[in-house]
Amino acid sequence: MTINLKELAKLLKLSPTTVSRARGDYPDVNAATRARVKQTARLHGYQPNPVARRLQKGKTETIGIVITPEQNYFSDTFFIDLLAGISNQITRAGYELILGVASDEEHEMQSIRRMVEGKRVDGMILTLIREQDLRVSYLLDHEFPFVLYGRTRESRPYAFVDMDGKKAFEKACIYLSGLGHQRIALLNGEPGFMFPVNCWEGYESGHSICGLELDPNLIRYWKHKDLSSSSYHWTLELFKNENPPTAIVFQTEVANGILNGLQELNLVPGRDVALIGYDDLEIARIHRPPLSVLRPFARDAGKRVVEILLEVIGGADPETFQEIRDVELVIRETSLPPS
Amino acid sequence: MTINLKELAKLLKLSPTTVSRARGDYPDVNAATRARVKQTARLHGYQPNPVARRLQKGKTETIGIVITPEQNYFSDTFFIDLLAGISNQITRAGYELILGVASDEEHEMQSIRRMVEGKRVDGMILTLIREQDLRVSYLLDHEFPFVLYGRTRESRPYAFVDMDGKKAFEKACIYLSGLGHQRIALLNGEPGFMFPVNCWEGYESGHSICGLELDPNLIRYWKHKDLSSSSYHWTLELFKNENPPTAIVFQTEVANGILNGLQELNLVPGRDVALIGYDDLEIARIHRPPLSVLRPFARDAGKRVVEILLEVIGGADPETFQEIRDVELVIRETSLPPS
DNA sequence: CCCCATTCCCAAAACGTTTTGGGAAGAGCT
DNA sequence: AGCTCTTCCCAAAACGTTTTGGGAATGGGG
Repeated sequence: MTINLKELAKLLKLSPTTVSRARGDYPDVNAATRARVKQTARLHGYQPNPVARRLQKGKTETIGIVITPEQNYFSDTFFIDLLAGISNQITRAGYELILGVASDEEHEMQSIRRMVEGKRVDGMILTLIREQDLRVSYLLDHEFPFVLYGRTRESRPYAFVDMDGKKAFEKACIYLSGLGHQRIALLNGEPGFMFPVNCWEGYESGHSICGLELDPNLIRYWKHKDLSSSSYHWTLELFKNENPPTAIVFQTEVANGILNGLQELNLVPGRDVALIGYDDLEIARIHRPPLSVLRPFARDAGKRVVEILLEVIGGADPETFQEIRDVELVIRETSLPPS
Repeated sequence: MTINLKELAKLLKLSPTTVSRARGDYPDVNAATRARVKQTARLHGYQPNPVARRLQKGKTETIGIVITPEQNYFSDTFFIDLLAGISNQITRAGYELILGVASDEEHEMQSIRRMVEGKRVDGMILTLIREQDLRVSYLLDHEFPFVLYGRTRESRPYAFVDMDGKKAFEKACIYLSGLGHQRIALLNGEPGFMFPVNCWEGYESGHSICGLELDPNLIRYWKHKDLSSSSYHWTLELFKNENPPTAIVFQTEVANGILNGLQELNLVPGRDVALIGYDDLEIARIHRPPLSVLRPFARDAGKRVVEILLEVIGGADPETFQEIRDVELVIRETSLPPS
């Protein structure tokens, strides 16, 4: 039912070559012919068969992404927002986004290998980056185009878009210290991932800048697998300290666990304990009192990741695409001086 | 770097034809040759170029799905679990899953049209089904293979996998009525979608079975857009009634809003108000007290959806694939008799 | 020895594009 | 008129598979 290039050419009494070149805006086709071609193409709803084009062009016009559900990445909208940006930009470029869902690290690599070695994609987007990331070294080894949303420990250059988690937690600590807080707890993300490392660095440098002492008892790590319960648990734990914190900095993903913990302890957020979360998720805005947060400038991050990936696929040097984005401290009602 | 069929054939001193047919287990190739072909293919890591195969076969070996973030579909794991099942089964079949992310209904149709009319997929999977669903009528009009996760109002036959939302809410009402509850509120999903319709039907039929009266004041609808705040708001509203409910049935997605509302009102879940949510989400298990829920048998739903879609793509009659799955009532601590 | 099956393999076509490498017609210049 | 340069178009090749339609040996039966 849908029309062919050959059929369209026959209709126009032209060769397929000319039709193709007319549609491609080649200069060696008469302007009038070009217009005529385009018009009848539109009229018949002609769209070149993408599979045929891909074969001829030697490109899949497809990019891949693999997500892992157990990492609880979907607990709020930030990832789906990223995905939306990615998807839109990919569509705009006439490309396709193929999705892999892997249950663990091993299946994740399996899925990536299938895409890469099976010639199913031209490039990959990676998220939730680990400190030592197999995926990154694999793709570098294979000289396969990719862009990270995040960073990792890797000496070879690669392209990435990341938020300045370090600066963010530094800001939070400096602000809290300025209010008079001396004992600031860090409820950090799961070890092994890169983001918690940046958080810790900011936490540490913030403390050092303000001349605050670091107390290992105030630093805890939750688990992706049971993010709510582990953060709840560690919140209770923090206050078993003989010298409990007066403030907590954390990733807003675990706000629920923390707030439940505080409630259990009859501590009022803001009044009894200052809270600053990283990421301006819905819960931070709708909670009473609303939570002060660190808000990364992530608006068009997905779009940007794709732009960069297409450049890299086109042969650009990945090293020239390394973007670290600012994070803004949004003061709401949980960042008051200690009582 | 990766090897070709032609190159592999040359290596084997065979024709490409024979190599292809050997790999395809055709009977007209000698068993010994077949083994030899397969072995050297494995040795050289040969994988047929999927794009070339697709062109020749006239199939994209790809299926599409479009998600819409604003509908807050990612508020818990049930969708990502579905997606995982879908993705795994698709991979197993050697197919690809392409993802569209659309911000609203219009872009959703646009994305689907691109996939269908652009010959980018062989079939579609639809979720979050509406009462009058444009996507369904579009795909039926175009005689394009698809499977619904859910149902809609449509007289023409189509394939679907759905949970028995009606039976679920019926069960909940009957159980609550058995405990002595007379005033059961329904905090239902956004009108326009099909699922709330089933919920309402079950709610209604449960009431009718138990001889309970329906009170329109006890029925409210939240919004996908601000699911937490609207459910919070309607919870407060419900108890402004001069004759407030002693129980609430709802979708567990909005448990947070409801629980916040009850806390605001100093009502203890379980003791002061019975709660039964649809879907056994994490929050239901980790909340104190844990919430009684309706648990749909959704385990391999994603897998099943793909199996069915592949059958339909293969030419099977969609009407023969209409599955409605049972829902189990899981009694925890929020379904006690009224105080 | 001839004929017919059977077994095993292959050349060529096909899928629908885009790109390559011209080539014909006309215009402009000497 | 002869030459070169544009302008505009096209035939054929190529992308990497799978499928079509045989065809050459081999073996067994008569």
